[in-house]
Amino acid sequence: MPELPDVEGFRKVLAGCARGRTIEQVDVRDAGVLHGVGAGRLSRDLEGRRFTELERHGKWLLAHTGGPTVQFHFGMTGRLVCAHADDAPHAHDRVLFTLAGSRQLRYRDQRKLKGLWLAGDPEAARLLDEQGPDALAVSRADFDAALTGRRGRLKAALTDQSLLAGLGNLLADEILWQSRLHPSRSTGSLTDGERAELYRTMRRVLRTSVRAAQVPPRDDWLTGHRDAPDPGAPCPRCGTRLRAGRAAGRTTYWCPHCQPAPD
DNA sequence: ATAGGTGTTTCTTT
DNA sequence: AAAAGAAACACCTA
Repeated sequence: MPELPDVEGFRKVLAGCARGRTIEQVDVRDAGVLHGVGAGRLSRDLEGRRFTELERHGKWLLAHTGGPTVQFHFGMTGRLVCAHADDAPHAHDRVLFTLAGSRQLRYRDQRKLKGLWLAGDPEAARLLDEQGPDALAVSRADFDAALTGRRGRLKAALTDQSLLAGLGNLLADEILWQSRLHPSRSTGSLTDGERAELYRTMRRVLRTSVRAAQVPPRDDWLTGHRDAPDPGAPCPRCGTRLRAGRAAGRTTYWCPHCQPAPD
């Protein structure tokens, strides 16, 4: 599930659950989610420390400790949960951080496509160098700079994390639909006015989604109609049947009337 | 029982 | 050279 709004929600979960509290014990129940570090060193390096700054960039969450930094990526199914240390763990709880005051932060992940990295600050900085500007923080000028000079399709550009960090499949479709731009428009063909509208819409969609800690499946948004049965739900704006297809390697929904096809 | 999913990487093809 | 496409990763649901 996690796109920028979900990860921002996890940042708040981590802050409320763990910030400032001593990490008493790290229990790795499935080492399959650890990358570049084993269970032993993860525990040894974190136990006795506390989480300090909690930084989100795109879909990455970085938890600083004053020593090593824990880098979380949630893949498709990862999440953070705050529980009581005595609560029975969930089947998909892969790593448990027991904190002072009997709280327990849990990395829960069904599919284990990503997980946790442990890095020194220089390495954490290098990770962020490979990411484009955060979609929630990017200025209009940097947004323009990211999109100009691209030759591919618009949806591929919006979901390319090295160009702009944080947008996933749902957000890209929602933003394009609200902007009335077809996912297959070539990025370079946008007028200045269209880019301005795209930027404004992206900010509005992100603001609403961050408040909900997800892309909300609202009836008056495209997202509310993705899982409609075969014939395709009507566009909430004009009633035309929504189309589904493939773009940037992912299932993509759009309204053939509101989002005119290029060519 | 096969397909597909709010993600990314890597390899191959255009 | 850049971009699109397909497969792989792991697991569950329809």
